[in-house]
Amino acid sequence: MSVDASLGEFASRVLDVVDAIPPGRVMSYGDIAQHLAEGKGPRQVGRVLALYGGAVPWWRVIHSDGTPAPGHEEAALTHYLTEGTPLRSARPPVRVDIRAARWHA
DNA sequence: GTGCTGACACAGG
DNA sequence: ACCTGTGCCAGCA
Repeated sequence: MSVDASLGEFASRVLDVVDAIPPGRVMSYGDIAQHLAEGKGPRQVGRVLALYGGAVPWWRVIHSDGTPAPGHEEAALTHYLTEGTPLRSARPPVRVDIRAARWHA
């Protein structure tokens, strides 16, 4: 069961994976692209989230260096504090301790 | 087809 | 921590 069946196959899978990330855990754009292994790249994952990320916990998807999506740091930080996500920096630049929070789907 | 842009990743400085 | 350049792939004018 995917989150949005009307979208492309790739987009549906991306949203599905993100939706499966448990609270307090995160995955990088590259991790997701690699996990799906559909020949797409991290940028395509980013595009999907930028367009349809509103339906999934997008704040659990961050850059490989632990920084959250551009322009959404504030909202992301609120969620991190609520979920108890391991942080290396709770103040801008907000950085998740990806080493400890990384989730392997 | 050509060129620019983007919620990326990685190496350098 | 910041910025720049390069590689990557898809969407759009």
